[in-house]
Amino acid sequence: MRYHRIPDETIKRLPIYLRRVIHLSELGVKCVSSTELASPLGVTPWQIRKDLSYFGGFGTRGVGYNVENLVSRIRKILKLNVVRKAALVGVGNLGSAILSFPGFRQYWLEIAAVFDIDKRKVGKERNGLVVEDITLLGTLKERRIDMGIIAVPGNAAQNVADDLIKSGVMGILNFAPRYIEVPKNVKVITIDIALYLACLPYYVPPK
Amino acid sequence: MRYHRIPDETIKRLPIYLRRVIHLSELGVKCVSSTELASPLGVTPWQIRKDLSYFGGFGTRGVGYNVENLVSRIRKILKLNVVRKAALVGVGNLGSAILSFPGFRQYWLEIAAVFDIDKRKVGKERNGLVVEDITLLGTLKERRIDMGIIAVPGNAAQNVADDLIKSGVMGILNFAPRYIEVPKNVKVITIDIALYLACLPYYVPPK
DNA sequence: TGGTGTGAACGGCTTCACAGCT
DNA sequence: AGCTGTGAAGCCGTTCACACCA
Repeated sequence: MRYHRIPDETIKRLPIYLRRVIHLSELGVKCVSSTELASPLGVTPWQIRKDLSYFGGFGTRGVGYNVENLVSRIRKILKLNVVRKAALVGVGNLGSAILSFPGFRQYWLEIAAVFDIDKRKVGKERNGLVVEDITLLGTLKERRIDMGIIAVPGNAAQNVADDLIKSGVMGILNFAPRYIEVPKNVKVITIDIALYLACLPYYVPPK
Repeated sequence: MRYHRIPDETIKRLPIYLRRVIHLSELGVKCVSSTELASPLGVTPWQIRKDLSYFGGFGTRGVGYNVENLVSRIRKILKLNVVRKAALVGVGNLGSAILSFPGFRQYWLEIAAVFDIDKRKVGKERNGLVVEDITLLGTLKERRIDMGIIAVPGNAAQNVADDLIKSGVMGILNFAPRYIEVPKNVKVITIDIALYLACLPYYVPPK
């Protein structure tokens, strides 16, 4: 199993497991079985075992998984074992919300710079960071920031993405409601919020 | 093909197509081929044709799809052909951002009520809506609001979901970083933002 | 006995090739 | 000739059953 291609779906689930084992670790739990791990997450035990087995199983048969070990192994797999820095572009309503988001810290993710095109916002402080002019995106490389978060209007998204990539960014989290074209060595994950809400009525027939 | 089970993935893509054809319709475009429709969306033409064929093809061979027809057919499939109302629970940073989100309107989605537990926010106006006390969730049924958006801290999410369901809500968009347990006739879509950013480093090896 | 690790079966979605209509 | 509609093939991911080990 060790030399298999790893499903993207597995990668998506790893942060869920990681969050849970970090929590268990903080509670002082030493050992956990796949069943105990799975049930509060809405995942099946065999799914977890399969996911972990792609990276070479690291549980103990008859016992379960060592919690501390799981934390560090999953961190390493996801490359979250060092602080990872991202730049946020766009400090509108959504950008501000993301900036004040507490959920990144546990993953050692840090928003290390904020940019906006609006001169009235530039220079102002937000969550301990000074908003920079968007023309300064080129400084990201020397600051070793290699991920970008796009929270600008749809029509600006592709330009921002291009600029981010020019500055050495290799991974983009895109909240703009657009498909973004990038070289294939760059990874884009798009979260198009309206799309999710628009699916819901299909499953909820109106009365 | 008409009596097939429809893939969830197809449903997820329909709002993307819908947004595009609404836009084309506004531009006055009358007819579009699957190739023209696909390319700006990062989707393949045969994917679009397959998706649409699940509902009984409604294009014209040798020509393409009538734009107006596509708009109304997709609206009908997604049950977005009447205004659909949702209640937002939690007016923190993220809740406020969602409330001021312009992207829902084109789908005829309306946030028709806002709730919070914080007495200091209750009674204040936000985006044309007065924030209501969360104990008033029970009034949703008589107001014919059948979808809920959860933007509260993780530890409150399950309770809010339970209350929403008690009030007749059948579909939930959940932004809280939790798995939410619901009866199986209720649909939950969870958008756990931190999870997406946490995946990114895997694809972006640190230098 | 109890819980992990994994090949194999299964199912669902995507891709393809081409038939069918205009 | 051109573009849609669709069975079939192929691929990917999940589920299962059971071998394996503490």
